[in-house]
Amino acid sequence: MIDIDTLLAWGGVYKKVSAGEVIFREGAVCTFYHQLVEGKVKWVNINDEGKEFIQTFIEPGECFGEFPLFDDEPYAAGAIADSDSVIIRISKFTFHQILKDNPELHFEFSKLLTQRLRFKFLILKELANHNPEGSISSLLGYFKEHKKNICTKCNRLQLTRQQIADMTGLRVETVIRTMKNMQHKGHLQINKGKVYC
Amino acid sequence: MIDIDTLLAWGGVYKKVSAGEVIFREGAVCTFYHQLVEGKVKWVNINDEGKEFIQTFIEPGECFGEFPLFDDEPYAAGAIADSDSVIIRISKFTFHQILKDNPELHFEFSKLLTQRLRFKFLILKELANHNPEGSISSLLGYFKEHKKNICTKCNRLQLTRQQIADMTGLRVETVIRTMKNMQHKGHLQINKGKVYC
DNA sequence: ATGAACTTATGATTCAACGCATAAAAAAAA
DNA sequence: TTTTTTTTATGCGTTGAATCATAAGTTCAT
Repeated sequence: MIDIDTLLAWGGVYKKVSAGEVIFREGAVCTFYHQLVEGKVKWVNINDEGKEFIQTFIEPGECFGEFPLFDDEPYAAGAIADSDSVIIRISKFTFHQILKDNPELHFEFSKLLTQRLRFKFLILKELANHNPEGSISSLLGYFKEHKKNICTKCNRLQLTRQQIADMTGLRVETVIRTMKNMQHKGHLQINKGKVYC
Repeated sequence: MIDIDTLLAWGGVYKKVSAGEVIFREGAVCTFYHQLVEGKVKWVNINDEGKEFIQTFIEPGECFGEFPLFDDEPYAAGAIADSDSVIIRISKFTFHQILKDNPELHFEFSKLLTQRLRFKFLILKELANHNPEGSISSLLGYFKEHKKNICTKCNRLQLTRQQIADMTGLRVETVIRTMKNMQHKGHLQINKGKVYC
């Protein structure tokens, strides 16, 4: 989101996290702006039974956990490194200064927030519709459109069925069965368990 | 969101809409910033079978349909007047000018977007959890917290069971039965069909 | 190459929300 | 007031995703 040189110039600090490591927890208070430099981070809620709901995967260059920077409420979801990752952080105060100094960057930031809202609108209307195939199609369609977790060269999906389940509130078995069904309808290709869309 | 005097000073134009009237449709291209002055507006998606999913109710003072102002994509959901309403509109260009002229207002706008994202995160994690009582509780809890559609004096819920169903992807019958059950547990009061929470 | 861990695959059963029907109560309109 | 419409209420059969069990295929570390 914000370019790394700018973040470093304003005192940004790198931090390495290992796969599985918790970066921050749902409900915690926030004092930093976080941006992913390298790796993959998931933004998740965990329910009473320990089941994860993945709100979004974060890719390099994207920020995460930004709500509290604006409204001073606790984190709405936790962040966990999905693979070994590098993040860069600046203080909340500095973040506000950067936005003040760069109106165009602030505009880009608003654009990012609306894009995230758009994704939520999309997924929410699909989940409310209780149609596994619709939910999965919309998710894959969105990811393809935004080149997220889909190989740009070979169209291979970089997500496991479990991860799709965790983003749609479905069970792995349901995702596996539904995607097999989508293959029969010609909506996607599966080769040795790998999905191409 | 933006105060009315400012909107009028920048050439804002009032528009009256009757209950049930479509203000804009999902997928349409957008050229205006919309703000509700009086009445109630719902922001909805309608699925293949004609079933509505209500993303949010808009209350006086709030803006709606703002995504395209930032990312130039079509509307993610349509807007329908839920009761006779008055809205005020300014052009996209003017909206951008106002934000440029008022950095603090822009900050407030970002805050609004994050609050909307927060609500989406909350509802999404509940819907993914497939627990009607959880979904309804979270929705009512959020509304109570933000004094939306709940009478501040008597705590009476201003939503029908059908509207709750349309915001949670549940069926009316399920909402009625679940809320009856919540009453038995003492989580809310029902008197002559009216809910107090 | 081998074993461990993870991911995909598939069948059988269960259960809770759906979907339909029908009616009573409340609110709005005439 | 009476009539009409909307909302709440409840019973019951159906359905489809969850759940459980089990196994085969894939990936990864040693």
